[in-house]
Amino acid sequence: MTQYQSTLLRLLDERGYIHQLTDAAGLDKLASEGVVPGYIGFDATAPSLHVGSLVQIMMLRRLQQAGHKPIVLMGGGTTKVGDPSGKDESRKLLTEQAIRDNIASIRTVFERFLTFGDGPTDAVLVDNDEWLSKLGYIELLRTVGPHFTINRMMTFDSVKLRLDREQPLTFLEFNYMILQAYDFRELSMRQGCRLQMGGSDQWGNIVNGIELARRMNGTEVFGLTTPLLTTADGAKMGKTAAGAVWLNEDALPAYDFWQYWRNCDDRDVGRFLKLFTDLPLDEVARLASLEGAEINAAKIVLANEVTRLCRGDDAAKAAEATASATFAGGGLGEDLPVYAIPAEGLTIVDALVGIGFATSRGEARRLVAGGGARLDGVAINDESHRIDAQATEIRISAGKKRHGILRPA
RNA sequence: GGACAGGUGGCCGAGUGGUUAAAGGCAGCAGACUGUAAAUCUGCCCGCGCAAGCGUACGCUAGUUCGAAUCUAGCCCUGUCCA
Repeated sequence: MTQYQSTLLRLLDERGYIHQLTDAAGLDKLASEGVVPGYIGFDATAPSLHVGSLVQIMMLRRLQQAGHKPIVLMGGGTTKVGDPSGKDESRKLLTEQAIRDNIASIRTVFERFLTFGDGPTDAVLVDNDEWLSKLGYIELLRTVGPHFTINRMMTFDSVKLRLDREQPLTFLEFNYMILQAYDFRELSMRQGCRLQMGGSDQWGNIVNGIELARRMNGTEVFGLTTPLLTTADGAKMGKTAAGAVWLNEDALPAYDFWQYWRNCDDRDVGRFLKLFTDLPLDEVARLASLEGAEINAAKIVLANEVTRLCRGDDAAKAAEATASATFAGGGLGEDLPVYAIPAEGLTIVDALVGIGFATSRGEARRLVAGGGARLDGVAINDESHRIDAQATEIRISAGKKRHGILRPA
């Protein structure tokens, strides 16, 4: 990599955030001269972002750490349109109220990663609905339309993907890139924003914004993308069997969040420590070089640090304590899911369903038949096995990793 | 509006009248081996039921048939080309 002068680019570079830059030298110069307001856009399609967005969130954090101003752009307006990037299917449209609620919920997570306020390097959160919803159609066509050619829009991956797969791309979605470009230009005027960051799939959209700002206002702005993050075995970040790994506490308990990181692939440890924690690089290097079973120590550090950032210190400590009691001690931890045994008792199958380890009785039965169900560490092979209400706390397990507590009602 | 091609389980994708709850692959779950890792091997993978079995399911609806994912009609949706 090149030698960057600015703290910002050095920081981003050495921690592995940089995939592409529109003008490395220009941005480097800008960032070493003063405060650069930079933004990343986020969807408001769900009440929580998930781990897949964590790189972008961390990048805003780095921006602030390097003395610049992070702008969180919530796509309240663009969510009404739907980004076709990476989707092979159109999204369902959300109501305005749902979008507003989502934004409020998502904001709580950003408040953990960024310092908000009115100061020059304090983070701000803006919603593009503010300006997008006020746009008149004819006005938009006249001001922005001339700067886009269909020829070029057709070459974008997000468009080509749909066309190649002979899947529908609606005009609504086709307009997404125009709106996103408009956002950049708008933020450059409102907030003096000079930089847009995003995942590598956003490159095209970002470049559009840069051009639009230049053509309409003569402003020079910059773009930076992160590499597409996958786990070592090629899966997208943040997806597990149980669903997405949500950042909001109410969407995913801290213990499960912690476990996600604790269970990461050996090969990912170093990369993740650099991207998702504030640990100094020499410490990261030390942890990542651990071999064999020792690397588990590094995974615990990773889990602790990420959980701490995202969920707070208490949540991280509780999750670690629970994990250590559950796995190392064979005991029980506070954070495990709990299910109350009714007075008349219940079967192992009902208990597995009740605590959420199986989604149907059939699945629970198969789990028992396959030898994956345990009570206090003892495999139960009889699916009609009954659990008494009189008993004290019982540890119930599905497989080696999912554990819970059965407690008399 | 017209011609043609399509719509199958989370995804991809076989299947053109019964033996099809639907091949195969991916993803997922469990077991073995390990280190709460990876790789590998084995089993499972619509719901209810201890079970025999029952109920749902191949875009929707109505038919033909003893019997349909498979045939017919209408409708809806998608793509390609034409207007």
